[in-house]
Amino acid sequence: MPELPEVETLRRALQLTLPGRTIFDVRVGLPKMFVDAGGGEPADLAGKTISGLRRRAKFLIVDLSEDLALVVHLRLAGQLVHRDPNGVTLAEGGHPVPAFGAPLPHKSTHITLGLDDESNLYLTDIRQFGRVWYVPRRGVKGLLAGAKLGPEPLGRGFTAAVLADRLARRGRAPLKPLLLDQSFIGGVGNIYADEIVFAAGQTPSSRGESFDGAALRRLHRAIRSVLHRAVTEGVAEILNGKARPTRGFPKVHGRADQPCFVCATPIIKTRFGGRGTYTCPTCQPDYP
DNA sequence: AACTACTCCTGGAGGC
DNA sequence: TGCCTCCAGGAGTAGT
Repeated sequence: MPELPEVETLRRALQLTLPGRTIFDVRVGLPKMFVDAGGGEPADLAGKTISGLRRRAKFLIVDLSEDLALVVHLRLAGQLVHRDPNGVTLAEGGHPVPAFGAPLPHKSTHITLGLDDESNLYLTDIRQFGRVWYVPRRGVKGLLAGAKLGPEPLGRGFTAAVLADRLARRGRAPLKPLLLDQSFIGGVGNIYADEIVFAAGQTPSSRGESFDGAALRRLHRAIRSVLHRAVTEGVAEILNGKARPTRGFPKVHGRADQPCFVCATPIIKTRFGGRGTYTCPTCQPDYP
């Protein structure tokens, strides 16, 4: 579930509450979710202090003392919630199920970090796809390299020229699967791919080789603005494939049969590249 | 190199 | 209410 904007929003929230806290104990209910990638066993986390949080694409990196780190990927349904000793939420983010207000630990809470101020950081994941790797700091780069991540779309280096260059090499690939390919750009998932394709005035099946300069600049602007707005103005609220648009966002994803915000034509849902795909047949003609 | 299908899982929604 | 099928925001792997 969580894509770049959700993970970045979560990172910013946790950055305000976790740094300086020391891990007191660790409870792992589902062993496969905790991977010893050279850092050690879960019990070895005791006594390590959290120094800060970073993000790369959809990966959240929790830096620890003694040159160690936890690398977290929430995949489809992972959720992190930090609560004080009284159960009051300090920071939260990720998949909205279980509801953020639900009592924790939940039956799907698989990892709990108990911290020195008696607050707890809960990793809950109803589908068990999420992973936490415990790794030496110097190993983070290698771990992420394995994912072959493309550029950060909100990074300074992601210019229209960079996009043009990458598109030139993958120009025959349809646009939506390309946006979802983490080696093309890091961090875009199914929701924001639909939003970007719509904002770019393209269709999921558009091929980059057909783009002129204006189309390319519009796609570049769409990638940056859709993700930037989600980070600064609030992430998408989507539950079970249904959107609850706030401030007109999302514009297409999860809005099947509802009127397009631009032209009032009902949004259609199709399947493209194996993924549920939402488009406006008027704003995005020639599709399907 | 670049497609597709399948896989890892649980749970919510909708049809009957 | 119960049972069934389908679908869900990710990504690695295997086969073509």
